[in-house]
Amino acid sequence: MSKELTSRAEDYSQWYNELVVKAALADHSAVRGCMVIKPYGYALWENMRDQLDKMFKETGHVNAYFPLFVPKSLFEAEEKNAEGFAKECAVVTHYRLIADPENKGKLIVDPAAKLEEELIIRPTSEAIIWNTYKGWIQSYRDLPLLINQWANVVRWEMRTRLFLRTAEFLWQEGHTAHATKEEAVEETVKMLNVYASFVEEYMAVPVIKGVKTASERFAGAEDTYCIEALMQDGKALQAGTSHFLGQNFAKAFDVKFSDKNNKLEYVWATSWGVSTRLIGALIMAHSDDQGLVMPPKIAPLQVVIVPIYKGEEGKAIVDAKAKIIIEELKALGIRVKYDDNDNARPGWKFAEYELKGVPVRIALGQRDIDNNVVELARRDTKEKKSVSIDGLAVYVKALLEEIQQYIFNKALDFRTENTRKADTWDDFVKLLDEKAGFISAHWDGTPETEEKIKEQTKATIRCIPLDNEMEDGVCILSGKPSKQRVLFARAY
RNA sequence: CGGGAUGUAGCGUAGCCCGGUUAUCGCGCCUGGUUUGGGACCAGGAGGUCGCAAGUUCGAAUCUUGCCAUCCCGACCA
Repeated sequence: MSKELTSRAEDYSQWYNELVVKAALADHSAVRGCMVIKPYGYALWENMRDQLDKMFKETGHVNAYFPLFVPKSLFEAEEKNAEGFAKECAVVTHYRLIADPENKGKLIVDPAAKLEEELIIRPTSEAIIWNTYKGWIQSYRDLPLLINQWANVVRWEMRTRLFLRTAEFLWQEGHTAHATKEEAVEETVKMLNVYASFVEEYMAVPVIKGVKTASERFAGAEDTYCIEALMQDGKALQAGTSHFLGQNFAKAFDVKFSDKNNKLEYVWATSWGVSTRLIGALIMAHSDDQGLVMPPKIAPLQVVIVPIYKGEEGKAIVDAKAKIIIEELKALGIRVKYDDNDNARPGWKFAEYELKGVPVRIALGQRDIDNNVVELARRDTKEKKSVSIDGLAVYVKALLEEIQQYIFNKALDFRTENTRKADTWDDFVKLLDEKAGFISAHWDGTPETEEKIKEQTKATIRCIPLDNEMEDGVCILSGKPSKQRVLFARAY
């Protein structure tokens, strides 16, 4: 089997597609745009999910589960939200199949089983959740309501790519209700910060926190906050969003509460989500021409041990030594695999675990045992060295932290090198074509100019960074005055 | 959804234009043996609805039509 990857320089897109499949993260399925997440990919998602779930709970949220189907009448209640998602909805119209009278062994949709009201397969769950919240909220004492759900959603995308944009994907969606606007805005920002720390600390992907412009905003939101990451090909990827929904959904679903003065008020809402798309971000931010590079904190496997031996007796000696090392590693909470599969030789295994991005590889043979060492290889730097078996687990524990930091720093350096300022239209166009990356530039604040820039360059405003410094300038396209720079990029 | 390309064993492929016996080769897989410090070697073996369906024909991987899926470009995508 050919495991040779197309290089990033040769064809970045093909490199990504091959890598996802060859590293056994996911596969295409029989259904257009839908993927099968394979055990290795799912283990990664589980690690991400577990950590996020912990962080949600630490910030006071609880999990619940709402239905996959949304009755059309509920779906259309919040007009902007419905309009925004309408053209990518899968719709259930019937509930039964019958034998095809003209074609033995085949089934047809039973025309008699047509639903009175169509069911929309959720592209997002605001509608069904706010319809439910109506029954849960009467008093200010019921607030805040802080709920998250882990679910799948379906968006009928025309052009799909594994993890980055699939027709069905896994995600979490938080939906909260608050008594005041201030509290809801605070929640929106709080969850954006949770996302940013998760992505930076666990996935080792640096992100820019910002606010979307009106035209890039979530359908039905008053404000959309986002984290934006830069991929190795210089394109930006929206890695997570947190929305301040105002009272839009409360009004659409008539969710009111009595405040302390017995006055009826509409509640204030937020919603926030990250998806399996984060896996795409992880791959494209760190991996190289040899394969994946997994950040240790969420890597399904942190250490792999490859035994090297001659004959059965030789193997028994190596096995015994490996067993001790494995126990020590496990005692420190390190996820380790001992690959003593006799069908594959060491060289093959080395290449295989590089493809899969396992952060640390330990080779152990008689030669090492004689010297009381192992050969230890880092996936991120490909550096190999001999390390004493005494205190190995402690060494590896520290090394995993070092690797985590190294990967993050590397991605951060890349982003810094590929974030540039443009002060004129010519500079802007030149930078986009030559180097891609983020471009910080002045914009006059109008959707018209934003649209023109997009049409002419395919670059969009990724966000208005939250930590922006105020600075007087003129819009690169219209020449009108501007108070601050915004971040442009071509995006996934 | 529009334009282009592709689909032959688990993977990569030859054959297709110009229809004709048992569909080519490599990797992988199985059995036995020798091996094991960067993708091992020898011998033997198994594995195919040629994407799916209809049509043309004495005969279809090959020609025609429809459908499905994937990739690229575009439109679309909070």
